[in-house]
Amino acid sequence: MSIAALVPVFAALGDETRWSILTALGEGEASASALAERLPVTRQAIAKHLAVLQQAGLVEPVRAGRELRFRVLGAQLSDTARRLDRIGAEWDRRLAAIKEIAESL
Amino acid sequence: MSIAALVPVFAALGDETRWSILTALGEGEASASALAERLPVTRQAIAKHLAVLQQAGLVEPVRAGRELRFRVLGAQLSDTARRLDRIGAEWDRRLAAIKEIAESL
DNA sequence: CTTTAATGCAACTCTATGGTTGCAATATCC
DNA sequence: GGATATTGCAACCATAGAGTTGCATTAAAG
Repeated sequence: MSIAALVPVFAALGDETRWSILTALGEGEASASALAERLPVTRQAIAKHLAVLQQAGLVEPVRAGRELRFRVLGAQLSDTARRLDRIGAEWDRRLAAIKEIAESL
Repeated sequence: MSIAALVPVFAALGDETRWSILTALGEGEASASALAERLPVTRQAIAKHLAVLQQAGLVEPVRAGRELRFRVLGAQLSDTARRLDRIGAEWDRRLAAIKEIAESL
């Protein structure tokens, strides 16, 4: 449950092209070749991005005949969101406590 | 409220050093110089990271005498988390619907 | 007003990575 | 089984960015 495990996920989400891939996959599974037809980058570039996304646990490969489709994993996103929220809340809680103490002096 | 606006935030969160800065700030405001004393990088490197974090709306500068302290903004994190969660849920919802249809054939 | 501690700015290095082209390998479908 | 579509791998280029050192600037504090 360390923050370190989250870093690759955020790094993966910190790229415009990867978001276009993710949102495209959000409408249904697709292969790298299929994605290359509707995005302005080559299939090979997309394949690299998919590898990054898979490493981050954001997508999952699914064999479908002779093509390799990818499915987006919304649950991983929601999971990350929950942890983010907790961290942010903790920061604000702690800083508010410090302010309390400072004002009581 | 587009996804594009989120990308810089994730890019900012996709770096180990910036997370050590953020967690350090989570314990209380601090200046770049102060942070440099407890992290294994130079003050100038930290200053650059703080600029990135400020651009992403994750920290805020606060003048305190002759030093420039930075305060972490947990609310921005929680906000981002809420949006992430909604996106993930939407993906799963849509893919589940597609599966429904496929199975009903 | 002078000392001094803090920040700001600039130039530079090095590596990671997003992107490309080209070709090999695979496996499906007829 | 052979033609063809799809994926996999490798080399390569260019740029962004994480980090450094060095110096200028600013403004408290005495």
